[in-house]
Amino acid sequence: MRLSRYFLPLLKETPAEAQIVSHRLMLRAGLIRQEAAGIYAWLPLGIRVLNKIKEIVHEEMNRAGAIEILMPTLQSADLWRESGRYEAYGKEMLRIKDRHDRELLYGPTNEEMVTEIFRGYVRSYKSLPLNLYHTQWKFRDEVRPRFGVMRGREFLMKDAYSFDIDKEAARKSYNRMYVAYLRTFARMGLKSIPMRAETGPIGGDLSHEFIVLADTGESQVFCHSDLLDMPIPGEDTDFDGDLEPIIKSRTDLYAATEDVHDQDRFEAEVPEGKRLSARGIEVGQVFYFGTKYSAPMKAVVAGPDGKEVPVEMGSYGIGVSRLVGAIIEASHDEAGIIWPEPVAPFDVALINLKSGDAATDAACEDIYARLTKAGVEVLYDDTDERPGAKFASMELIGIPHQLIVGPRGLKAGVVEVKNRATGAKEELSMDAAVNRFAPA
RNA sequence: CGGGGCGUGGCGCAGCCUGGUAGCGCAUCUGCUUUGGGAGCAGAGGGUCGCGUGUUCGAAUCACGCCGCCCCGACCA
Repeated sequence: MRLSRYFLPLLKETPAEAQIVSHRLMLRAGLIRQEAAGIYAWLPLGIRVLNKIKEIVHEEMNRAGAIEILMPTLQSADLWRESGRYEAYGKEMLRIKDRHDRELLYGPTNEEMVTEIFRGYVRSYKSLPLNLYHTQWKFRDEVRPRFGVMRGREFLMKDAYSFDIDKEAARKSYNRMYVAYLRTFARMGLKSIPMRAETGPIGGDLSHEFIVLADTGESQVFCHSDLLDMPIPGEDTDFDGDLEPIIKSRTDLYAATEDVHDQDRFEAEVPEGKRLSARGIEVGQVFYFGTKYSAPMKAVVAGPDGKEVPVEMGSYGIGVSRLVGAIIEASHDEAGIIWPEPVAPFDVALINLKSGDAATDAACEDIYARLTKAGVEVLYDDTDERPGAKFASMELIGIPHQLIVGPRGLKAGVVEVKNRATGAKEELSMDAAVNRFAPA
């Protein structure tokens, strides 16, 4: 992409309304624009990041055996009356009427709808286990939206729903999502820690929140510090196999959000030097809720004995739009964002230090063409801004690698490659620089 | 929903207390010079001062109402 033809509205000054660093940087780097309280438009750079995050989430969902669908944003109020949640849900639910005065709502979640879909087709235990997921915009009319996309009213969420014949099978489905989440967040460069969370009226130990540590996090969390450095299950993980050892290696160590924190247990189970008390951002949650929806909504399947039983369900959410903010909270410096490579909006920033200089232009065009042809995503700054302004902009938007080309270097036969995260600079020949990102 | 604050060119702000023809920085446009870490000079364009009502000879400024947004708290992915 040529910057001169792109739409990248950067802000030199910090908008007054943004308090936390991720919100400030998202506005300054031209990722989002606020349209109303807690409602944002995604600008070109922002949507690229959002899509990359979504893609990683989907890859890991698919790997774990979940199947993508897409449910609508608007739902019928009658559906929610079946579960009793239409009345139970408070003012957070945005309620709408259509031209015929039919009651609708903008979905804050999709348990009812996915249960309705399931019961319309599935009759036998032989069709199980089943896990359906989608990524869709949700709306929760928060009293007080804040922190940009970290706590918006409209937000993009991946939610998966598992269906099983009994609790034992449901636990296996739960484990698959748990492991998939470990992989998902790690792939984005995040250290996530699963923590015990409120389970609601169902009880049991089958609910975890996945927390990313950050000073600006909204929850106070407590855990064993060894959880920060646990190995991430590999790509070759057998999701049909026994995942219990992976789960157990983590659940054996204390980890809880403040809702369920027990200070006495914390001190008893965790050696003093390993006690970690910090702020955290919740980026995902896994939850087993049994027949909470299937029973009232009559989503039943026949078991091997021919008897119909309500299906056992769980739900598994990931805050996709929130993750953009969470990643920035975890990865930035004074100059701006530092994108982990897998979610970066572009792979390489090509900086032409002197647009208009024939040799420099030609070198840049050549590099741009070769990298683009090799499938490398390049943002080429071909504008006639001054070098200082170009450097500052690229630091702000945080593309992982900068390829800097100027007349001075070209005379010596070199271009410069700079790593955004470390600041390390290398001088390479043009060919070597191209090969760095697009090995022949 | 309780408490606090703010709405003035695209962005950041001053002006308001003490009413009298709306200003600064950045950005934008034109020209010239400049070009390896947010350039200089000269010129130009751009504002229903959030909306409404009232007070006044006169309102960005005073009063009342409304709307929007932000912050603290309670609540949530």
